[in-house]
Amino acid sequence: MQKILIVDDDAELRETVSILLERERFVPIQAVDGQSGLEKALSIKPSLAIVDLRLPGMSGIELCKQLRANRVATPIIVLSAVGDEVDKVLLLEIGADDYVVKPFGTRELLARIRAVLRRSGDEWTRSVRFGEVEIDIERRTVTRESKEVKVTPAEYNLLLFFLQNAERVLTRDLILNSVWGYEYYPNTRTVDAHVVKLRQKFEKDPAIPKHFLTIHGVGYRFLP
Amino acid sequence: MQKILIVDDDAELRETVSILLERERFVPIQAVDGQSGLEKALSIKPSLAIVDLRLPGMSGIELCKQLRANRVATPIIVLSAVGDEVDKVLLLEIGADDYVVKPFGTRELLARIRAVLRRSGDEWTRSVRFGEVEIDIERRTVTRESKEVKVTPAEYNLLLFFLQNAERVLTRDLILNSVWGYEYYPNTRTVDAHVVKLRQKFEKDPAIPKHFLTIHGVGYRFLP
DNA sequence: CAACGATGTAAAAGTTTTGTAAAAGCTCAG
DNA sequence: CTGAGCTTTTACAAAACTTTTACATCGTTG
Repeated sequence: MQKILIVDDDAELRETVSILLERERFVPIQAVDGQSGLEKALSIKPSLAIVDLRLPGMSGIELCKQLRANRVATPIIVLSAVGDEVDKVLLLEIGADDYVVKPFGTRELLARIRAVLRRSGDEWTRSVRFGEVEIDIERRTVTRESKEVKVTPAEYNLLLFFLQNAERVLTRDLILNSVWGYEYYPNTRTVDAHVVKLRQKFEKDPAIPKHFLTIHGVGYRFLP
Repeated sequence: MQKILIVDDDAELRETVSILLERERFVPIQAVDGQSGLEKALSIKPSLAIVDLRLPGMSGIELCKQLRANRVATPIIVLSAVGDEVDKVLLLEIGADDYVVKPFGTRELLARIRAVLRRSGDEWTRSVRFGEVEIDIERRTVTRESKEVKVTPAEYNLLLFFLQNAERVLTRDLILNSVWGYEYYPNTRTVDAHVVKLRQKFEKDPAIPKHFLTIHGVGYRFLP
């Protein structure tokens, strides 16, 4: 779930962008001014912040500086009005990752968002967690209650696929296609066998799974 | 069943487009002006809206804004006359997904429709609701008063079939053919057994059903 | 209003799917 | 070539689901 913070005093713009983001399966979070934007950024830890340069109270520039001062690495896209003298060097200095001039097309904004998220790698791609389990993606290690758990390649891939598709019901075929690849067709029971392994390693009581749920007649569903 | 709303004051154009859509297995719904367009969009929840920019009363732009203000994410294709100064940025800003200049070829319109539907993933096919019950099709989950309800495959399929054929009187044979398939013939009482289950799970008082009605001597009828 | 077919419904019977351990098959370093 | 460590398949028990059954009720009709 990628949360995106929008800091702008223009309610209509916030709403437009929110709807756009929702449609693209992001979770929009709105803030009216710099102060509340900063607070929300610190508490909610969004994957990305979209910040208007002109804000009542704390300016966008000030907000960026504050974020960086608080060691928040959330990537930032700055919005600026047409007339504004945008000093690119300044923007990059304060830690903005990109900027978009208003009025902008939704496609353009989306493209920038995607580009920035991809570049920054997003915390998601560095580590993920659910319950007592933490997956360090860079180091390719999994820990449970701070103790490292050995996972085989197949288990690791399947686990990551579940994480990336949390909440959704996944059929065995979909899982096989996505995790094992399109050409290779093991028996669908292979998936079951690996789910059993994941449960044994990551469920408190593997007999009563809380994370790796069976949807009878359909497939599996992962809940964080 | 993909419903497409056409909002235009030109009756001939509405009719032409409707025939085109019907031929392609869409279900066209017509509206003469912005006001009725808005109402129909809100009540019928089409998969796509085709909106003329120039409309008597509420303009197309106003209609789009109203839709977005009502958090309706239905994708919109805007129609504009040749002479119109079309501000692309404005269109995309108000949430239009594409625009077509009149006069247009049917192939072009169809291609745009398909493209937009594909992009948007069709919001309305992602989740459906009736009363306190919400079905999330992507997640294949059913919730009632925000609590998840477990449904078996047969129940889920039957429920979806009822939703897709709301209001209609459905014979047991039709239901069996549609939900169970043409080759397989269980006893028609099977349908009754499953309707009982649906009532138990989704009716306030299963003894006095409000949604899953019996039409004595004929079959069943679902009301949202 | 009696009689008969249609429906509601719980529970039995039957079927399919899943859990799971263990066997069989692979792969690759040594 | 060999064995350790994975992956995949297999087999059977257990769980979940579907269908049928049986009987109580309901609705319709003469």
